Amino acid sequence: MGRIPCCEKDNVKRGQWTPEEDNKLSSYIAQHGTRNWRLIPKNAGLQRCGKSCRLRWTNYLRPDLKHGQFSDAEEQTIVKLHSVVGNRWSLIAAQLPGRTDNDVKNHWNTKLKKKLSGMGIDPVTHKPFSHLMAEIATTLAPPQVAHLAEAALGCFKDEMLHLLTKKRIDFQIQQPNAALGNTTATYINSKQDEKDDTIEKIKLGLSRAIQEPEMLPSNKPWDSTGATSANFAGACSAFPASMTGYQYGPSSFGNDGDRSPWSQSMCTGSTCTAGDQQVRLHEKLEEENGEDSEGGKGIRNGSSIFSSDCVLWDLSSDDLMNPIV
DNA sequence: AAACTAGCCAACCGCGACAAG
DNA sequence: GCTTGTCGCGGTTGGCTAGTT
Repeated sequence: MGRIPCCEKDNVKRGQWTPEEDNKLSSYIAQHGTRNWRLIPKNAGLQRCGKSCRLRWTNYLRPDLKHGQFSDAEEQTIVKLHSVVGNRWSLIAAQLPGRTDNDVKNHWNTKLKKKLSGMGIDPVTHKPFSHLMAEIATTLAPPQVAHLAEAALGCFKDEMLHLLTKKRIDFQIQQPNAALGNTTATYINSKQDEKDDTIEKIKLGLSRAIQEPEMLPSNKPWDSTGATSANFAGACSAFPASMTGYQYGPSSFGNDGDRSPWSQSMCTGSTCTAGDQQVRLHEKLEEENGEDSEGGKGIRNGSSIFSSDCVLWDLSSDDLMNPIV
């Protein structure tokens, strides 16, 4: 037996709201408040579902809403909170005055996810892709690794290519003083060839990571408890090594170990269980802010998240692993 | 100029949580 | 404790617009 509909589909209008409808709804709510959404459309003279009215009000008509672009600070807040609570859009939006969960969700899906991917960071786990690859190599027995790695390559190929090709131009724009020489021209001219070549190089790197035992933790390669971040960085030398030290900060791409917020006991494995994280959100954020003041761990405030202090990769070179800093 | 594509965002859908009876 | 009604949330879709071919 299916769920009963929230309203009679035949009698309700759907789709875009007209200014007249907006006026009716706004003036009705201004007079009577938002009690009982089911009755609001009827009483306000609207041929809309109550649910639709609620959505229109909460996402658009509410007087306290901001409608402009997201600021850098807001974006940073979203990324930071998402790394802690995951897709809890309402929770994240609650920390951004004037923004709705729909706004935040849309902004994340259309902009921020790509930004992170472009930086080589998995937007789901907030870990560098290189870490995820290394985890695959260290948490499974070798025979399984080969199959999984192949599958993972398929999953991450686009992100890696994005990082290794397109975003390079973005970084240059943001970082006009970077000493890049003439590699950009080379890159543009042979973009397609290198794209194909890059896939092969990534495959090769994966194969090396899987096949060369010295890259893996020496005791039990598939024992994740023995796999430290340092192991990841080492095991993952097939990938940009300096990225394994990623964090959301100016020294994000330094080589000083794993300081990703994810690794600091918030989550285990590649997925996050957001249950008690939600409860501990404020506690965690405060903790991180405290650490920031010590100039070390945690997620950085300010404009650091999308700062351009990153490693660039010389695709014109034969060796994919040659970073241009 | 037309056709196509990608990005963006408002709106919808279905489910779970919760309160009232 | 169960049923019913309502609300809120997250995922998804559809349409508009701008950019590209």
